[in-house]
Amino acid sequence: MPELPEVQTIINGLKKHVLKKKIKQVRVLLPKIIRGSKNKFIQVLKNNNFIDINRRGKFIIFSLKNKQFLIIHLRMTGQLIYIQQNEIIAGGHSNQRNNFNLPHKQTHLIFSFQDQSQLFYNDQRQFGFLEIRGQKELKDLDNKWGIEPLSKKFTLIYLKKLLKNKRINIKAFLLNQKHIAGLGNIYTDESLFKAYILPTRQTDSLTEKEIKNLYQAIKQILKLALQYRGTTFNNYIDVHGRRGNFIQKLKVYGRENKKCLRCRQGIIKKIKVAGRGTHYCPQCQK
DNA sequence: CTTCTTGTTACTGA
DNA sequence: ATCAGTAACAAGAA
Repeated sequence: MPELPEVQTIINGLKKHVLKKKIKQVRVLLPKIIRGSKNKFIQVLKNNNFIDINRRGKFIIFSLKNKQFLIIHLRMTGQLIYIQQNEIIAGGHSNQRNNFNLPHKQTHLIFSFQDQSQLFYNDQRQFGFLEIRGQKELKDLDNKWGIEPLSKKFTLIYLKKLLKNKRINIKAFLLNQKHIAGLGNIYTDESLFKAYILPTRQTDSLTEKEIKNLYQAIKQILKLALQYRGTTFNNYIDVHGRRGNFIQKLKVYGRENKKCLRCRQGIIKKIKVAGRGTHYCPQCQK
């Protein structure tokens, strides 16, 4: 499940390889993953090139010529894999399974560049999408989502303001992209654990101290996860098919029924909060 | 066979 | 107006 650190890791990889390369061909194998007109999609991208690549929440935004933008959301199982011309090896590398045997049955779109390199969009569950937007529609998207948690604008005061007058459980608050953009199920659980806060707590019950802890936890967890190139739990891999390493650092996510690594007393519980599997330590989260 | 999984939207009911 | 809960989307794992 790509969240902010995974999406950013993918973007960092893409920027090293696909910028300014002429797109010679766009093959759409599964039309429904294109939002809007498929013809327009291909027409805009063909012979165009990626001038820049940025992130907004969990969205990847490719800047194209003439103030057009390619928006990609990976949702849960989307992958972008970059393959150089001579990298596709018959038979594939056995330890990487399908990833270097592309395209495979989950490949829904292929960009081919002038230098023979290719970018594959794979998506097991087909929930992700690609879309062409102009500047105004890009602005609409930008306005729709909450603050970037790693930006300078995201201050403690800002978080306090967001929480004020809200009566909702803190997990649902953090998952809502309209408040803070980029957190998903893994990093909300990890952030709340780090801040010693139960996911079921109501936002208006949090003390000043707890909000400060949460603020710092979100920033620290996201930065560390970025350093570790994200978390691979099931499906996530970067543009080279490499797994993220933050799984070593997870303290609660996926650790149900195991002993808490922090207090060494509690047994990590898994419950449903805001419709999502939620992990916490009943001993040290209050 | 059933149940669960995740990101997001849409809907219902309180 | 707000919030909780759930279904939907699809495919695979357990």
